[in-house]
Amino acid sequence: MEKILDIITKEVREGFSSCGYEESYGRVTISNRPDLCEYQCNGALAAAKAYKKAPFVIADEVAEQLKGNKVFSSVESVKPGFLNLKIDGDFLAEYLFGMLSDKERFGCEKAEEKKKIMIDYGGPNVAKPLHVGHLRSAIIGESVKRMGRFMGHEIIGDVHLGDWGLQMGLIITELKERQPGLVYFDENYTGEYPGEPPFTISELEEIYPTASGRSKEDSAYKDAAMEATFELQHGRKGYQALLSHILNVSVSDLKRNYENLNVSFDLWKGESDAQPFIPEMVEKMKKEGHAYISEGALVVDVKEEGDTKEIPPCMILKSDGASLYNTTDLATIVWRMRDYHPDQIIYVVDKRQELYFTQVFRCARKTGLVEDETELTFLGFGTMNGKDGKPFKTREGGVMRLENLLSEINDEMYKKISENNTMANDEAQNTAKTVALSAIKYGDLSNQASKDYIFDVERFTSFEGNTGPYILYTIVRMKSILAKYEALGKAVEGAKILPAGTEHEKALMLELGRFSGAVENAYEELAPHKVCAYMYDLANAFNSFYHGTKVMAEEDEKRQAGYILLLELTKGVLEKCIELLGFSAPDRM
RNA sequence: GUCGCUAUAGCUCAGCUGGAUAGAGCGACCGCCUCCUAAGCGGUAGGCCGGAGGUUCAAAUCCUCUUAGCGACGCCA
Repeated sequence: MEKILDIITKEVREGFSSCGYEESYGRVTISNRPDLCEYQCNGALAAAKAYKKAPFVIADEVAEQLKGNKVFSSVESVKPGFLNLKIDGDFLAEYLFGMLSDKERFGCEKAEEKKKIMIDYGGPNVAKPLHVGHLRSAIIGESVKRMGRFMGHEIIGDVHLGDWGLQMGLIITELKERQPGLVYFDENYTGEYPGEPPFTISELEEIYPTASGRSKEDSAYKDAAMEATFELQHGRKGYQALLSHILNVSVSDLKRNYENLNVSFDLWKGESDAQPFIPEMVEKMKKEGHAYISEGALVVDVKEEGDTKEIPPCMILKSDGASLYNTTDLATIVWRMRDYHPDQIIYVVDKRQELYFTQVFRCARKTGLVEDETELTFLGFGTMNGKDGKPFKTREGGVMRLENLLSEINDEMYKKISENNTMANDEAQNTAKTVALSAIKYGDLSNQASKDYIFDVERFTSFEGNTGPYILYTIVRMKSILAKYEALGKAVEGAKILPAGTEHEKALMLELGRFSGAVENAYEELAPHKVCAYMYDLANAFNSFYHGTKVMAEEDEKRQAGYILLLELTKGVLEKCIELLGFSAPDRM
């Protein structure tokens, strides 16, 4: 469906042009003075100079021209030259009824051009537990993925696992110390390796930090780890068998954790998957003259005209010939182009890596890894801080594991729910989880991604005001009414959404009409917080309506059925919004 | 040092492709449950939109300068 704002804008533009003015002055926005009007156009003010007329004269003319237009219930020209518009009630009701007939999209059109887009988010490391630092990438990336899909794009989410480098050597070395008798360490072993891993996830999570700590103090140990890394990377069978155990154990644990966050990936590729592409890529860069030796390292210049600062060259190989993060990221682009040839790759990464990604992007473009048609986008997010404004830590000052954070909030929520409700224990548990996740995700997504934000557990679990639970509560209220209506055996067949009878109802209807514009704009700007803001406005509008209008007490059957349809639409739109953000609502709370 | 980001109510944040009285939540204060879930609704108080210039009929929003905080700046990821 065409957006309401577009329909109105078209009318006003025609108004301007038939009065002899440039139609571009007919831009309409949502009113910033809801007490005066619903939509406004400030074009007359801007046109005044070009046409050497007083702005209110122009506004008067256009207002006169628009009189009687069926889309508006009133068109007023006000003081300096504002055009104040109110939308016709029947038109609006009709429009919303149209939205309701499409329960999947609620009238939101897909993007004109369908794109294939890869999103790189998550970025967990193998053998290390997820911690709060991974939360934002997962939450924001998941939401961008869902919004993109809703807009009709083909989206491929890739977790981009950190599964390469010294950390693997460290784990192998520590394991060898502990269980030297394992067949993986026997170089002469030629048989099949066991299918069962020689460690559990919790052992693995303990092995890595231990090994990492030892390598810092014991240089012989570190040498051994580097040696093991080298051998692993050069095909030593036993080590590769171990690597796949490490990967399997770790990935299944990661999947479980991401599942708790309602986050999923289409691809579980890692840094190691990029390694085979490195030699050829480096060769090509050298051959084509892009890469050269500087201070011993192989680099590609990425400076460009108009840079306001010195952009250092992109390093391809270290002076010892080893590859590094850049190499892996570039080689990752190679396979992504080869296997998927996306129109865009979006990186959901800590914003501190912005300069680094600028280098990688420029290098990829300059060396022809991607063509002009493929867009590389950096979506940087800020740090999640504690109440003190410093990076989020546990009470003891350590890094907070994601699992612990989740269960802490789940517990709080469970307490709250069992205080207020008499629902069965397992329902309470599930509801607690659902509500807790909404608190976390909404708390994160309602802030602009690029900014640091304060994660205040108390505030997030108190869930008053502008929070995820508030949104869920609003949905639950509607579900409850709809269930009651249905229980009465009433049907809405043949009913229609009626023109608003009250201010609050009109306000709610206007908010509903904003849906597609809000979602479209949020995706365009890769800004999930705009969906949050929209949802919050809609939920507010509904709650005001709710208090003023007793749906179940309404005696006029037609009117009541109209309310029910309005509720269905509101509920549907809110549920669609939370789905786009990656959480869901319970039936009761 | 260079470049970038941030600065809006006591606190946490929206608003930034310029428009009419700068918004919300929390906290404070005052109301509202014989009525569909009070995790709610209505209201009051609280702001030189970091500071100074400029552009404009109109600036929180655009430009310049400035202050403070944070961040990035070739062999980490």
